Amino acid sequence: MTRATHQSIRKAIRQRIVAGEWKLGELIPGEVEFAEEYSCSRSTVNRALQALAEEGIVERKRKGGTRVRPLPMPQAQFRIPLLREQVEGAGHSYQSRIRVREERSPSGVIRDRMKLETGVRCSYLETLHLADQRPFAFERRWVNNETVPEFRTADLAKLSANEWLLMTVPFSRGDVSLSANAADREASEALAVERGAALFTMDRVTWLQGRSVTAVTLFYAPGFRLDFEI
Amino acid sequence: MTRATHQSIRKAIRQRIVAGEWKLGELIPGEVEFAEEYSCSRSTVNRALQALAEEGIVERKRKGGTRVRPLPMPQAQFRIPLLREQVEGAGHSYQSRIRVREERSPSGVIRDRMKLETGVRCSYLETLHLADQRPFAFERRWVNNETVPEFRTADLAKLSANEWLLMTVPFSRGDVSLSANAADREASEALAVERGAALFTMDRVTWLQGRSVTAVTLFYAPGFRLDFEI
DNA sequence: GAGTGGTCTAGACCACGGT
DNA sequence: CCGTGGTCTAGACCACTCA
Repeated sequence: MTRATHQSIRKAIRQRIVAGEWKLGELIPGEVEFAEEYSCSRSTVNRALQALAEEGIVERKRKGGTRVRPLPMPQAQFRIPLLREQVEGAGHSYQSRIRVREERSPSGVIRDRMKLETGVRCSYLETLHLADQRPFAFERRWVNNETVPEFRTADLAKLSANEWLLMTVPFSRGDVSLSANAADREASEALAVERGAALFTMDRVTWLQGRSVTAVTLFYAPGFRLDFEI
Repeated sequence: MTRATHQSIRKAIRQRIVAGEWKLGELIPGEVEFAEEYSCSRSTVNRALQALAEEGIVERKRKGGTRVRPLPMPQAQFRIPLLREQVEGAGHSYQSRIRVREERSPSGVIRDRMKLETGVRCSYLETLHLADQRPFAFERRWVNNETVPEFRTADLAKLSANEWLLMTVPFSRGDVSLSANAADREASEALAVERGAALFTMDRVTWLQGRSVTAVTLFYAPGFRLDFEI
């Protein structure tokens, strides 16, 4: 047999837990015990068990030992795909059309979401994203000109606003909110659907060190699904 | 100053990357170099950098070194909350009412999603979930009686079907799909909304070692939002 | 107080993948 | 080839927390 790695031990223990070797909430062996069983050092077991804790499979407490999570918490990890990748990944050609690009003072709701002072001006964009020439998503976006002043003169011909921001302000954190909304007049026109149609909606606000970067609302055309695994 | 831990180093390097110290795709120092800089051992830096790789901030290759991700991939990790927790977490009282519970042969679509043979019988449930006596979500669920035969006689008075399954078949994997749908007749009646109202919808199929456990469709009442961070 | 996990270290060897 | 990351080890010390 090949030498035990922290990954193989992690898998093995995970399998034993899933198979029900220990009940929910039950104490499982300690690091030293596992180390003997798998003939490896305690550090190796430690890594494996820490990983299982991050996965949400076990809980660990000093002195309390390691136990199977009493209440499993299904958790998902997934990428928020770029529209371009979503479209091209499905084998279609991607295009986008900017319908509005101007400077505006955002409404109170948006000011609130972006934590802006009154009177701050933002770039405002409305963009229609197309898959094989057909409407795929309709986007309303506000960009904080104080956080990203270069955006005003950004060339959005090759890169979409989202892509431009990803390159310029990478790894920013964000708050995302998914919901379902009835199509309003503009969205229904842009997407060529009836008013009131059920649209999958993603709202996102991203932050760079406490300052808002952009607030975007994305209405997906009917039929869109966001898939992932848990 | 206190001794450098892998967590503090991870934070520090992440901060330097976010601040733009290196360009997208650029090579960052190697483990030994960081180890000298932070006066710690290489293992400690290794742990920090591996964590940043899992976060999606850097890419690592043997001999190639570690570089900032060329294209940041925004990724989210979130718990799929239990309905009870969603409701009680918002300060409301949770109740559920089972409207239908019977055995049925699922339709072709469901058979397909659950990878069932023709003629297999399943438990079928329709449940209304309430927050402060008001409709919160409407659930249609199929349970594979071959994978979980005990479900037929499960007491669902105290535990919801979802909770019962979580306890009985913990840590199973699942495919989730989010979408927006117009309320059909049953959903609109159950949730007391107009037909055609936009409903946030979660479809989920869970698996235990290659066999389907349950397929569930959850229609949330209007106004529901699924929030998380990236 | 004692047992458990959390972490660091120094050294070692291996595996991959550019040169 | 040889530099980089990937991993293991043995030992050590600390921090938490339960009894």
